[in-house]
Amino acid sequence: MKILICDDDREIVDAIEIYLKSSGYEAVKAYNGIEAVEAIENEEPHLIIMDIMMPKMDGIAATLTIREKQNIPIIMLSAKSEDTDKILGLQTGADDYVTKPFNPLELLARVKAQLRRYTELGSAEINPGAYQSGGLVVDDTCKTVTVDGNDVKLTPMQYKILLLLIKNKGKVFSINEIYESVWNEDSYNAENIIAVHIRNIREKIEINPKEPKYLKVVWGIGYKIENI
Amino acid sequence: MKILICDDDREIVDAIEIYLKSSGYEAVKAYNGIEAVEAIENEEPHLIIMDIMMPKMDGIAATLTIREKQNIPIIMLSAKSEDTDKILGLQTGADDYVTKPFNPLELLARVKAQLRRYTELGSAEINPGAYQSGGLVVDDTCKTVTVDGNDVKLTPMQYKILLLLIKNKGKVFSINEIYESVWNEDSYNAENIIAVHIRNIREKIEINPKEPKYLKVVWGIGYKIENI
DNA sequence: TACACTTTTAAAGAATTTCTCAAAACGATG
DNA sequence: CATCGTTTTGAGAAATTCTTTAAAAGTGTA
Repeated sequence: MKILICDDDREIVDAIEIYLKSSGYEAVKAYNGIEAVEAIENEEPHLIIMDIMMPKMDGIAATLTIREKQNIPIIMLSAKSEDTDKILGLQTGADDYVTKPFNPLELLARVKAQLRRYTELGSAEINPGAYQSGGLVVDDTCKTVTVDGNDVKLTPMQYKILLLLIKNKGKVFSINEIYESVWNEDSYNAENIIAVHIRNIREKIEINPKEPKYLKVVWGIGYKIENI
Repeated sequence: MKILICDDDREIVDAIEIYLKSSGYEAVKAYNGIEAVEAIENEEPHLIIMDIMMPKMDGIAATLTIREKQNIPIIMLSAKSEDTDKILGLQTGADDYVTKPFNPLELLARVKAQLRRYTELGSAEINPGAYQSGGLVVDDTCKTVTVDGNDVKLTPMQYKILLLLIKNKGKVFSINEIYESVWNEDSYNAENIIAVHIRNIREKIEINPKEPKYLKVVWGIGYKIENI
């Protein structure tokens, strides 16, 4: 796990680095907001520890910039222990707020808690029963399929196949797996049957069926819904 | 959004409830760990605020029980401001730790931050079934191969060979071992076949195929994926 | 039964991959 | 440094896998 530490006080950065490394984390350092934003693009850290008061670009501005594109956990660090500062920091998009001076072990525990949430515990399903990839949405509660907001009518078989694929978007299913999963029978003549269904689904959900954007073939293996 | 408040001090529960409701949250109340665990099953809250010191079942024990099945955010509340207590709480599975007395507005900000992480920002994608060596990643679920983040398209045979090698990175496979493992047949003309495949794989995954970084030959013995 | 629609079958045409063969380059060894 | 066996390389034929079309068979409904 790679962690970006960003503070204009080099002593603090070095101290945090020592603690992180002792727990087996990799550390990347930055000394102002601009460097932090750059480091995120280049190093792709898994978590950011960021001071608020910094030259050039402060932690609040950096957090806003980062949140435009990224969703990685951010722990804010600040000498300001005023509650209003904490509230502002958390509102900006930070996941946690620690005031200086801090116990390094507490910071470490908070780092671990944030990483656990981010990497292990995961997040809630916003709309249970709805699956999405790019502009393609399958809502299994309403049994509707939309592409870029436009309704698409699929036949029952087409729908079942698409649902299986998008429920596991990114995962590749062989023709037999699709057949056995959708038909609940041993596969017979599955190649042809699936091939035709795939084509008909593409006809409906793809802008250009010849160059599918969503429903892709993985040569020699099977089909999948691209994870967009 | 539904939030479970759990504390044996009814005044605190009621106070928090008022603040939460003023921000548009729905509140569910519990007064010890056992009630909390029950409430989670019945009410399915989106976040839990839980005191540590409680009769019957304390907050630590309740958190452990909850985490066996659930991944919803838990904010711990406690009069203990000792750092070791915070660390223990966070280690147990809590996402945040707030010490009493607290500013209700800060608690509210932390509630919002946790809910944002849980429902909006989401989590990192963790990939079971992914194998890696340096910048080379083979994801066997999606059947994808990436080098330094760039997608690489392999043919089925190329993929199977690479998967075998990277699954056992560092281990050397003879040409016959590769053939028999990938083709499930006795080897015939394997030298040539494997050689060509190795070449084609290198062409795709190596920056400079002449000096392979990942897929190395071990003279007179076979091939392996370097363990980086 | 007639109609509209969905599913399956069959098969040709495209596209892609695998294998073969032969020659060149390379590493180890005396 | 000459030789031998191993590995690398290039190009094209053969085999396999997808895509597409079209028609037959099946299903439900008025």
